[in-house]
Amino acid sequence: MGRPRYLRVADALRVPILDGALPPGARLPSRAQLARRHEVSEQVSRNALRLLIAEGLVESRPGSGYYVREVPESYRFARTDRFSGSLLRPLAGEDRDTITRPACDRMAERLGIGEGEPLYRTRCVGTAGGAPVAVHTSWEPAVLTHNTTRAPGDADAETGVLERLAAAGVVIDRVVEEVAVLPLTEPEAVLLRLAPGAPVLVVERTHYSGQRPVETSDLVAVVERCRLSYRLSLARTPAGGGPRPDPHR
Amino acid sequence: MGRPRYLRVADALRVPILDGALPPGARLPSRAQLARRHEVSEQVSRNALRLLIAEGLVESRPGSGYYVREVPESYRFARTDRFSGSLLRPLAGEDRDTITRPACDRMAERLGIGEGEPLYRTRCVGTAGGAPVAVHTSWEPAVLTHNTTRAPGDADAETGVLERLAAAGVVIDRVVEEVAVLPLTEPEAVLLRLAPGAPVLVVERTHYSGQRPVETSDLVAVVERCRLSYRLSLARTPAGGGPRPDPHR
DNA sequence: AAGTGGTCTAGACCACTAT
DNA sequence: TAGTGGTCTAGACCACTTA
Repeated sequence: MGRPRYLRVADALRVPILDGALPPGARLPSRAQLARRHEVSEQVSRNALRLLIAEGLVESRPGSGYYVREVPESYRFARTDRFSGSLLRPLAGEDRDTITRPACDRMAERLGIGEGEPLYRTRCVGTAGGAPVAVHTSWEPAVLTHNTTRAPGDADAETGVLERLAAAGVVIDRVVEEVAVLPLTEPEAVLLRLAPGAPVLVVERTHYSGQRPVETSDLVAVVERCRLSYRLSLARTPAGGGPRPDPHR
Repeated sequence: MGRPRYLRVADALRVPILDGALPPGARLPSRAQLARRHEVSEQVSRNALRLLIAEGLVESRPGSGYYVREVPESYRFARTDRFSGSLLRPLAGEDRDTITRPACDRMAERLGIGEGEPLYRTRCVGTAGGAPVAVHTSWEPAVLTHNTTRAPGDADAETGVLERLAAAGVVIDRVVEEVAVLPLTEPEAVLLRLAPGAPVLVVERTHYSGQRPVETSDLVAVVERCRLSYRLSLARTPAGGGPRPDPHR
């Protein structure tokens, strides 16, 4: 009774899609067919299909029909704790580009330095299947590797931050990552070929050496095609020592 | 010309919302008023408003009107590695609810058990400022704590999985979290009071005891209101042992 | 040429809110 | 009681794909 008809029609399609009876690529009945079959108006079948589209299960091809959506291959960012060399797997198909800029107030705060201090900013675009899927932008105080052969631009693309800075005598022992979904802003929108305002997955990451932040970065990733995969160890230190857990309240 | 009318009506509302001329909480013209003002049918103003709702700019209050959405304070989920008692800070304002169900194929796979084996499913809704912000659903093989006082329903809400299962003799030493942004589906949509299809932040988490998965859960969180905060240690275990400094400070 | 999805019009009923 | 949003019906035209 109370349940709106378009939800019932949507249910009738969602079930076979989710259990595989309607596999990806399969064509759904047309609006008119659905309307006849469920004895509803065409608007009702429209609403049902629109809902399934919004849920990401169905796509429409104008002039052709509604189809079960192919699940897009997703790009997985692997993150782990202490046993990992670099939390961020190097992006494939990258064009790395390093420049020197004075710290803006936001970066000065994230890196705990003075505004205007020189930073290396490194940016690269990750692609998968020809399409850009993520933009990674990293900022690092120039003072750390200035006049060494370990500046961001010197290292080859496969070298992680941890190795590079370790070689420069900076030991990274801690990382903080903030994950959020934010509206896409203009500069990244161009690189990702998306409309500004589209939701994107953002990871703000900061590497620390003791109390001191030594590198910070933003990963801006296309929502539909990216996943983060955290693999974390929870084993207590074998020796009976070990301080009590800090639950970060 | 070609631009559909409902997009033009939506534009006419989006501009004043984004530049603050229509502040959060402001009431928009009703469907009928919009239709008259723009000389379109009421369905067109309906479509325009539905688009703005999907964009997260507007909310509807049935019987009352359409309003510019209040931008909510965000809720932070703290995650850490081995020093944390529970990765997921207990949700505030929770209504915990535990039932016993046979494992569906998806859960059987995640938990590495046979389809149909009994599971405890625990669900709670996290709220902030009165509004639901996340749904956490956890699945755990009943065999682990069956006939003990450590089943999910027995523990008080503040006890984390790690402590509870440890008390039942199951030592969790590893966790894998998959973070993605997915379209919201119907069952969670009701709990979160959101439209199905809205993007939500999803964390699929699995706790392991050695190679064996012992608990898995889905956290479905409202995108605009939730952040994940990972604090991870990268320090190698020092050979000498001794009490380790807390790396999360 | 027929079918399809995208859009649009012009009505309607219901449950709910505001007054 | 009047207004509102949510849903629904029964039509229609257009651009596009398919055969």
